[in-house]
Amino acid sequence: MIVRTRFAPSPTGFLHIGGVRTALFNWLLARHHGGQFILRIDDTDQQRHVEAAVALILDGFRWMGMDWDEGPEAGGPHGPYFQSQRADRYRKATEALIAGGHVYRDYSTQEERDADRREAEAFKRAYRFRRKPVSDADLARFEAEGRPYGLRFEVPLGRTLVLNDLIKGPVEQKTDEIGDFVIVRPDGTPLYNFASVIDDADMQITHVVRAEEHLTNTFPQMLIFEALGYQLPAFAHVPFVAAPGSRKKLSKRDGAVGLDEYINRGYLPSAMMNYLSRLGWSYDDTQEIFSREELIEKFSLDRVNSSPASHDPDKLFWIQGEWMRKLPLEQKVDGVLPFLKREGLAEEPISDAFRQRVEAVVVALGDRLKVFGDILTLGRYFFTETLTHDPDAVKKRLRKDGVPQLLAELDQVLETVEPFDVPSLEKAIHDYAESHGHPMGQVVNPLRVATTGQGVGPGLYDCLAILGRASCRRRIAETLAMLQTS
RNA sequence: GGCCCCGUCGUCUAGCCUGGUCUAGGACACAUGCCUUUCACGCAUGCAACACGGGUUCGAAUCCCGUCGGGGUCACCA
Repeated sequence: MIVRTRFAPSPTGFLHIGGVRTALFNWLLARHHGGQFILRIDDTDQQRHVEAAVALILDGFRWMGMDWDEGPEAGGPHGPYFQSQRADRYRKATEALIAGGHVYRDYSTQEERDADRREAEAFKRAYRFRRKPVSDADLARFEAEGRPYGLRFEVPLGRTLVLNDLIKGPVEQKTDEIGDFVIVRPDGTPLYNFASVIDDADMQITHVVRAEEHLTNTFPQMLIFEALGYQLPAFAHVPFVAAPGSRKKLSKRDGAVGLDEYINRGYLPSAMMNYLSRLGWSYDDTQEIFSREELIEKFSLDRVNSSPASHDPDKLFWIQGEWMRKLPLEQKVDGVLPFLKREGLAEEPISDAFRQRVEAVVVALGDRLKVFGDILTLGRYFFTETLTHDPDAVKKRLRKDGVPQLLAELDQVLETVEPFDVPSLEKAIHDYAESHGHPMGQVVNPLRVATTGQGVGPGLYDCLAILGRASCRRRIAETLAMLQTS
């Protein structure tokens, strides 16, 4: 049997990382078994801007490196892959259910149902719709009136359904607990529980891996599969993702929950995939870092936790650091460039010299560069001559007796050092400190703040060399002036 | 409220199915120290959990029951 999994997002214009994780588990399962991963768009709601929202989803998947075998753009033999274009299929399935006597026309009104619901609530009972006897006369009248009706599935009573969930284990549900549910609205459009079954059957999905909020939905769906004589796929319900430091479901109010936010900060797809895979899944008691290939090889549903996991931005950040460290220099430069461009800090078009400068900065930054966006916070001063002094650093390193004189003397050192490179700078500044009896920290730190404006950063000699002689001296002069006037 | 799912360090988790090897292991975060021109890295150390209560058993994180807590569902939403 070929494993076929799917992810069926609604085009809401937002890719929740919890959803991305669910998609990842589906993708991983398919790839692990050499099967297929299908993308299907649940757009029965027919909102506007569907196209843009779909594009956002596809971009997110492409960024993550989760390729789909069938779906939008890819096509496939079981299409269309947009629910809005599958009305035909739903109608045929509806006819089959009618022929089989599994559904009935429900002429109830919104008011009647609301009243029943309120009554159930008042008696603290679950609200369950059941078929009410309708006299032939009434039925004839309704039909004559052309009164609108929904189509309801008549749930067979007295049975116990058993779902062997691949994550949750065996789960039982008595059919008496399930109310007759609507599968088609009066306007002919299908509801999720129905459309989803038809789609999964048509597309020959073998494993339905989805959010646990659908666990109870599964029982009505099983009834539809059965009524239509379709083979039941395997189900796996993935626990929800909780907010950081909590057991409550992660929502948009809990900070960064959209995939795009992480993309915009310069996170790596490899890191995001690694992180998301470990959120609710583990391979053994020690391994934290997994490559995409390794995940495909090692992923299995039986090691997915049955309890919720909470989103941990700190851990994501750490994993990101691990992957960033492994990234080849060239790719780091490529990753950083868009951020520089966005802020107008890059030459356009990019010259070889500029690229070399960026490369030098990235090398100097080393492990300090965790996400690509860090280039803007940690390396800004390499790309602008507008010096911004950090007040704390100025107070700590520059507001000291003797500092102006020290900087003036260091300026002399920088004027003459030849060549202006790391070894020479290191030797010259070392010699200066030694000959004047200054501890290195008292020389290096003021000079760092004077030339970069910051108290922290890469090794000082690297900074000076990248900046170049003229820039360093200009900045020292500027700092000296600043110290005098304020 | 009925029904269903879930409950190990702050967080991700191992262990649970197949009770003893668990004075509960690893990782992130945090704290301290070392390294060091700052920061980051690295290294070392530390802090920290079986939700609670019963039961079964020679023995329970592991099995059973209950309580509490969290989540889902009970839509002509998905």
